[in-house]
Amino acid sequence: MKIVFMGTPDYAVSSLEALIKEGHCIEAVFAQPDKPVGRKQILTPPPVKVCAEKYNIPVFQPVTLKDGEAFKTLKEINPDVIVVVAYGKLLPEEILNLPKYGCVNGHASLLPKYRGASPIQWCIVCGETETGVTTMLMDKGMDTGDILKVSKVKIGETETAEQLFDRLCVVTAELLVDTLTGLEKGEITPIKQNENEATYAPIIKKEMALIDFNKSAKEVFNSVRGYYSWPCAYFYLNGKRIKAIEAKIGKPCNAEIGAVIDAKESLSIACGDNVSIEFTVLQPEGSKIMTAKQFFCGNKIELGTKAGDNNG
RNA sequence: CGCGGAGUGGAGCAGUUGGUAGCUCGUCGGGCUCAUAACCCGAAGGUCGUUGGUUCAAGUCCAGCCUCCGCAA
Repeated sequence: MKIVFMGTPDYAVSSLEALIKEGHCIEAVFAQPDKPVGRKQILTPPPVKVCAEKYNIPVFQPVTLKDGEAFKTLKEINPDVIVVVAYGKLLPEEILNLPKYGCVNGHASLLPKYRGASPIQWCIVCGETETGVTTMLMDKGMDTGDILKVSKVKIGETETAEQLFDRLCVVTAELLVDTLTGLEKGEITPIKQNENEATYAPIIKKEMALIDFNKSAKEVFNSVRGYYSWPCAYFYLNGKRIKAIEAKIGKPCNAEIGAVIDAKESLSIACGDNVSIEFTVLQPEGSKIMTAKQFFCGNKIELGTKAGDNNG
């Protein structure tokens, strides 16, 4: 099929490559404009752009799709289908209606659950045991289009968002290939989403990853793995901001919420349900990632010290 | 020149008003113990990121450079 691919981050690269290898003709790739990255703010092209250039596919990086320019470009290309994976922009209706087979999106959740920008992180933070990938025919809403195909995936009990990302991008690639094949053969019947079951996974903000020790140890644990490796769950201890890289659920305890109850093998802190959370790998501000043991070598933490939610 | 922290024995950190280095852990040897990741005794291991400057004397002050990291993106 004649395809236009829209995507931006690493996550979308596997899908683009899978479509290429499947023999589809990628006429053009759309990606977000290059953005400054890192401490030195070096202008960096998005991974999908880099990949597309490798295959000599023309790349477009419009700031907006709404000014009609993108539509003109697309109309000239006249693709059979537009495939969208983690592009980061909403498509105007004129574009949605342009391709013969419509616009197909691969979304990393079991729709209608976790619509929105960060489904992978949220399903772990919320403690789900199962998620998956859904392909759908895009409409003007946010992930509200009719469902084409679904692939379910179990979430490991200690799996991090980063690990799940790596697995789901492969699943997404496979499911998109299947979906396009099915569409071409007319074997897929789009299914409307059940609006009553819809939930949203809003874009992750830094502050959301601040640990609230009033929550249960399990919930804290879920946020540690759900927010890994960005932005990383964090808390404050003795005025220092500390990222929780790895943790495990500890033991029942009877201490003040937020109090340090062990500082030897791991940094154990009492949570709201009287169970401790044991931080085993940490990263204090300004330092590299280190094990809790290494952390204790240079930082004496008194038992009973309160881990807080601010630096005061 | 976006803001800021940091580079000290294998690891994480101290090092006060400048006078050649300490702590915790680890390592090695020995001891205690039924045993131990526990405890006791002892040992090894550092030209203090790099270059230059000030000084009788610099890890400790000044300047440049390299590297790492937090924030911000």
